[in-house]
Amino acid sequence: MFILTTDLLRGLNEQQRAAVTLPAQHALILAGAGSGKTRVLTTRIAWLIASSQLSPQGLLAVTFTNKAAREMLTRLSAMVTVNTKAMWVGTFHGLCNRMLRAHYRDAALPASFQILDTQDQLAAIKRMLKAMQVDEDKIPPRNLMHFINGCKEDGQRAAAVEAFDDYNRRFVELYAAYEAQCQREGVVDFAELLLRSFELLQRNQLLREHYQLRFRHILVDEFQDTNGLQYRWLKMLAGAGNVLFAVGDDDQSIYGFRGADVGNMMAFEREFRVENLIKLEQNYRSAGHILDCANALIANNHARLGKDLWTEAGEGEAVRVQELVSDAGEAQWLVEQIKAIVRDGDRRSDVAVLYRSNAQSRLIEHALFSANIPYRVYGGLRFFERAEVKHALAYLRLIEQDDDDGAFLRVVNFPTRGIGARSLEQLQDLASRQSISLMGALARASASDLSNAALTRLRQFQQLIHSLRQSTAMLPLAEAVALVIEQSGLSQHYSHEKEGQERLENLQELVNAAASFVMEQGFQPDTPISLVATDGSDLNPVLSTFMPDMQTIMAGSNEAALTEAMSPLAAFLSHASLEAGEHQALAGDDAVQMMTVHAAKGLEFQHVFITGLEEGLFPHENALSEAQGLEEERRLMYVAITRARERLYLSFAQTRMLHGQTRYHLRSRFIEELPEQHLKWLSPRTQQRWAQPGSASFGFQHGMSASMAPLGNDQASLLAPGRKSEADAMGQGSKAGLRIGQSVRHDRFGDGVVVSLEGRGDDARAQINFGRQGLKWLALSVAKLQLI
DNA sequence: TCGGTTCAGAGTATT
DNA sequence: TCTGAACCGA
Repeated sequence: MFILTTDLLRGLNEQQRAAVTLPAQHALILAGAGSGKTRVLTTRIAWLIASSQLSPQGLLAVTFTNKAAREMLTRLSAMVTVNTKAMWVGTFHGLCNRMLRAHYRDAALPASFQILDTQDQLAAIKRMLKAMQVDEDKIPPRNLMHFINGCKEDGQRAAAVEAFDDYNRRFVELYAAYEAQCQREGVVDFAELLLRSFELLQRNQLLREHYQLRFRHILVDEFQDTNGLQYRWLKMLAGAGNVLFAVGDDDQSIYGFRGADVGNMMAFEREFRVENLIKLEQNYRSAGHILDCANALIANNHARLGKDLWTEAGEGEAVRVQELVSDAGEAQWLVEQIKAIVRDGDRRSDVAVLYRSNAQSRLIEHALFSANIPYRVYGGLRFFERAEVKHALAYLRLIEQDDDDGAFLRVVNFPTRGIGARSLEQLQDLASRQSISLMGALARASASDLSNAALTRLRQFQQLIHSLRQSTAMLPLAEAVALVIEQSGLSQHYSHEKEGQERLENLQELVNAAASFVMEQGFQPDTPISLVATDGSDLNPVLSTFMPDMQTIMAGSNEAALTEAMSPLAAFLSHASLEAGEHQALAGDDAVQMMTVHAAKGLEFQHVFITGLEEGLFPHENALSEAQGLEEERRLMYVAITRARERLYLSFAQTRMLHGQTRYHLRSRFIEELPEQHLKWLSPRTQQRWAQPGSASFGFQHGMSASMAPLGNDQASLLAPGRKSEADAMGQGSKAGLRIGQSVRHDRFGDGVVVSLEGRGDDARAQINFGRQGLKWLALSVAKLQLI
């Protein structure tokens, strides 16, 4: 055992080793990009187990993505031989699901509660608004969803939310109605998984103590991404006696917009009186110039715990910077650079093209496609999000739980069975009058409620679900899925559809996914889908007499039985909701990798292109008006820079087509923040003078005389056809020497670019993008502009 | 029920 | 400019 543990430490640097071997005390590991974070996390677990400080069932390790959880388990099992089944390693949502399945009754949920993904949740909200006859224009479903999830992430039930005006009161009312609907249908959304689990522990002392006694060591990955509720959940489980080991990087916090709160890192340090703060600053990924750029950039942020990356690898190549005339030019330039990289012997898959927003990918794709360069775009629909897959899953959900109105409505008339909106409305009326589900209402419906024809068809659907349930009950999962696809009519439907071939293939893929799921979960391959291994014998007799409602401390004392306590079908449905699957992408053999900067987090590439480095785009203009928005954008840039191992390219364009308009942007301030000595300008570096911050107020400046440069003689030719007033303004503008795209200097706002012109005579105005100072309309008759 | 037209909106994303 | 959703007529 001793040899084993020292083996584990081999190759770790001093800080990594210190982190791995910390005594059983709370710790915060500040792990910089490329500093071996995952290695430390997994080695820490292996170390604790190998040195007998921790038994596998005492471990709780939490991540944000299934991918990270899988990676942790894979690497862990390569280090030590352990029973991974006994450990709780997974995502917050996955673990909460696990807990709620085990204690569904205590959590006031049906045994077969279903999980709503974001799509499902939005559909449920729309359905509710419709049923309540709420105008979607007054209450946009997305806003309501955002509101509800926000409340849940704050740990607040509708009853607890304070509303100070009528508008908010309405939201709270609808939140309450949504809660009721979910409860009635036996479904929970993602935020609900967290909140239910949290409330369960909070309310139920026995359960809380049980889990607190169990999880001696709690490890959290990407701690900077936790939201308020996740942090409280962790605190709850940590109790007074357990050890919380948090790994994160405040400089890589880029998910504030979805509720992540970097402040949790500081709160953790304070509230847990963390004495072990270890910084992992040695970087094993990027060359020196790249790291120095990253360090210099992020030093512009104020709210930081502080950290500087360094490397032994040497300075490497300078960071290349390229200015281009247009977005199309940028795409073309990319193509040429990538060709050169490939010519020099590197693989296309060693190249990543990063951008701030998805919309930017189209032009780049176009250019790569035209140049016959294979590429792969991350993003887009994922496997379990596809319509045909969701349809098949809806049938499976109805087999498992027929109160699920969302699933019911999704497939009651798909494939079409002549059940129209009218019949469904009547059925919904019936259901809401009695506060029961649609399937329940259907069971009670009589000829007085619906037309005979409609009732017959609905009954046939009911019968279909019933017979599917019967005929699949004893089948293994994959066969059951195949049967459902066949007998529901989905298969036939798509085989007649023009472009149904791909959908059929996806449905076949679903059958395969079911088969491999059964294998991975360790079910016997032929376990019938409905077989639940729960038997009362595991129940702790003391507890069950002591507290009859507390059914499943048993699951706690025999955790290995937990997944087995669910039927293969129930487990598969959870899996399908909790893991949307891989992003669809043509699995190009050797393809250039294209993705947003967000999607690139955690990845690394030999060559990285960061494109569209323009004010308004990156940093994104929307972010500038948000609290802390700029700092988050800067962290995003930091993440982007630190993806590169060897060579980093930065590019920006003078003009870009955005929302159907040609826009003129100044180059990103983030380029200005990089030290000159680490850069290599491929295009000449142009002067860019920034206005001093703090003079942003704008009004028409009366009494100021316009001092314009003399009129250029090529202006007329630049007049573009456009709206009449625009053309007039262009005429007026040309007299002043202005044209769209013209660079100008303003005393107060600094340097800018003319974006548009309008009005005539004394009313002629120019819209100018002053970058940091924003977009301004200036009256040409008063504004003091200088051409540059 | 399908197919076309119209209209608004256009940021990043995991579970 | 482009897309997706909503809507309307056959």
